[in-house]
Amino acid sequence: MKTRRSANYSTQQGRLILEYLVSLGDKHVTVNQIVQHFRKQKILIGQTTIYRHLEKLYNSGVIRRYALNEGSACYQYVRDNKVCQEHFHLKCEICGELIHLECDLLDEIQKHVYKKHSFRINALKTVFYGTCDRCLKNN
Amino acid sequence: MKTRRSANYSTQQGRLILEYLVSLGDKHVTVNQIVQHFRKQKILIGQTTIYRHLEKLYNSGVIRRYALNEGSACYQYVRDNKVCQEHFHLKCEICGELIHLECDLLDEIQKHVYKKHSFRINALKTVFYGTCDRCLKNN
DNA sequence: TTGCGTGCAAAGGTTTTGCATGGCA
DNA sequence: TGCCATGCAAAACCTTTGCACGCAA
Repeated sequence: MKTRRSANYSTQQGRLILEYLVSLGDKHVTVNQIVQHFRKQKILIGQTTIYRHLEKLYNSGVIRRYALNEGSACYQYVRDNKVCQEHFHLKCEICGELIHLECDLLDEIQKHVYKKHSFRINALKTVFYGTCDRCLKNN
Repeated sequence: MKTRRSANYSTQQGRLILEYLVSLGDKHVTVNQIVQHFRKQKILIGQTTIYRHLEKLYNSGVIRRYALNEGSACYQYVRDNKVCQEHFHLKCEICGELIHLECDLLDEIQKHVYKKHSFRINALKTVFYGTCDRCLKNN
């Protein structure tokens, strides 16, 4: 019985892409931003290749994927398989800014909703929509 | 000084679209499903028109929009214009069920995030993703 | 009569697929 | 040497825009 599929060769493109994602730390990038990044560096990596590597990395849990309400998906390296499970994101509906929310209250929310409502929240995929500080002031 | 934009005429297309969304209750649909629905009924409504109505309904809070991880957006009617302002929604990533979460915790969350993080959460547009009771047990 | 609403076609943007070639094991 | 990986181009999707005509107010 073969384990089948995906020998997963180590290639320069694959290494560079992962390296770049790691270097970004907590930041999210879109496919297009990755393309631009390598274009600036004069490193040629086809966008198809980028899509395919992101797909693999995503499936194996190395990176996370967010579906923003408009436009394209965002990817982010998983620094430490545990840490990032525990924060949410706020997205401003006006300026579009994405804010990382590190806060103990959210732990409580997750526990509460699990215990009282039998629902296990996936913090990675959950995004709070609303209005950010700056936009509140400007209105 | 004009209030400008959008007289919001009442048109047959607009009525039919809203009526259809209402008839679906809690269920959500994609734009494509709406197009198909009217096509089957031999009712001609251009997809552009559907997009424009959904946009308006979404902006005025009459319907909710979800960004699914793959593919296109989903829309759902907000059953009761007041009630749903005051609670969050949980959406199961596995079976797709949408759960209305009535819980005092919500108030706390909103207040906390506003006071400590200067962000005003829009409960209407915020959806918690995760796994529901039933699907937890089945796995 | 005014100007928003509608449909069609085309454009825009993101992601996927087909195929010949290149490169890792 | 056998296959997977890569790049390019094209296709496939989803959504938005431009424009002429229709229709509600």
